[in-house]
Amino acid sequence: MANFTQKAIKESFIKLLNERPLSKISVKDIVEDCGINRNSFYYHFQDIPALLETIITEQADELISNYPEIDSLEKGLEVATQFAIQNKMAVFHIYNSVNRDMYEQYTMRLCKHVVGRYLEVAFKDESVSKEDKDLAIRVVSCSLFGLVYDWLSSGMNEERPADIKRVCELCKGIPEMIIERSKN
Amino acid sequence: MANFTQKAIKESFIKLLNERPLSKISVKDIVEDCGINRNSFYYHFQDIPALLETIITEQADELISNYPEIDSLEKGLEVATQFAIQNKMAVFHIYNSVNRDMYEQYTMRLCKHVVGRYLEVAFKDESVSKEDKDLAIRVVSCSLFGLVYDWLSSGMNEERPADIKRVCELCKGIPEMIIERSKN
DNA sequence: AAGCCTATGTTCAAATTTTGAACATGGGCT
DNA sequence: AGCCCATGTTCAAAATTTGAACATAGGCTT
Repeated sequence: MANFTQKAIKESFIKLLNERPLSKISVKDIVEDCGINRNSFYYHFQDIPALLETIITEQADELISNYPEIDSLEKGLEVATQFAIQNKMAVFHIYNSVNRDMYEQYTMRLCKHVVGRYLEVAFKDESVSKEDKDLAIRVVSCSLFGLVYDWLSSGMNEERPADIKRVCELCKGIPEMIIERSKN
Repeated sequence: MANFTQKAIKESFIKLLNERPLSKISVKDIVEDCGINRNSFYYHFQDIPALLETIITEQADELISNYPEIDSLEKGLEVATQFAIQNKMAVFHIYNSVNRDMYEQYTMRLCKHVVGRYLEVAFKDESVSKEDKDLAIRVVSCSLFGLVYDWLSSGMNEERPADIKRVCELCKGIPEMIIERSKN
């Protein structure tokens, strides 16, 4: 099926979110913006938080499935930050709302995925225990998450934070470090 | 109601029309492009010619209702040619199809409207017979139409034809001419 | 603090739209 | 002549949208 209505709801919501805070957006606003009945909204989504979660989850899925090349950590971040910058005000309003938790979970999930994919390759030919792999994923993804968190809370400078490159370098060092350690 | 499906059908159709000739576009192509059931197409439109006519008619209506300022003949043409240029290949494919007639009728209708609105103002304070007004509309709109026709059949040069300005000047002279004539 | 206003969610049945399947037709191609 | 494929049509089932009504709760005003 095509589900144009769901799509329209999401688009209206993001549009409004680029205009004003989450707390200032009602179901009525959304349905009026896309010209549908209020019940049609409730048919597709339980409420606004559910809509938001759907959008964020789908966005994460899309980023993950489109995640282009396994060997480029920067590329993954690039794609993710691109969306955030394009919808800067929306992200800002989500981030500065009661739903910050959810957004953080999404960010963390994304980080873990990107990092996991990357480390999978880095560890490919090495015999590293599952524990060490998980540790590496946690360490690297948390440092990435921290970076993004900082970027968001400090106002989302348009420039892709210069740190990112440095942190990526750091990330690349971690697998080697762990491999080395597991040999001893 | 919102009618997202109709909108999607039209968008897909125009998209395809920008890619290839009308004769190479099937109902199947359209429904596959927007991911709906074939019957949903037939629910909304009788067939492809009907769809085309709807699009052209609506486009004309929209141009007419958005027609910004009555006193600017150039502005009206500007808006009209803008759409044509934006959808250059689509217009080209429509124009070079069995449906050329329809498109010409649309063009003529648009010309008459724009000219009519313009002359309405030009004749506002003058006592000119209805016959003379109609004559003026016909003369001016036909010359505009001829201009557009020529523009289309000669390949739709991106530049707004330089003639347009000259023809507009000519058009502006006509009301005066007629007013003058009706005084004698 | 009471009353008012508005958004929220829910429920329901009716209306509309979408879908899948089947069928007959006709044009184009080999 | 026979085949393939797109076209239109029909039909009933499924999904979606709509309008109306209702109870609730929070915010605001007086």
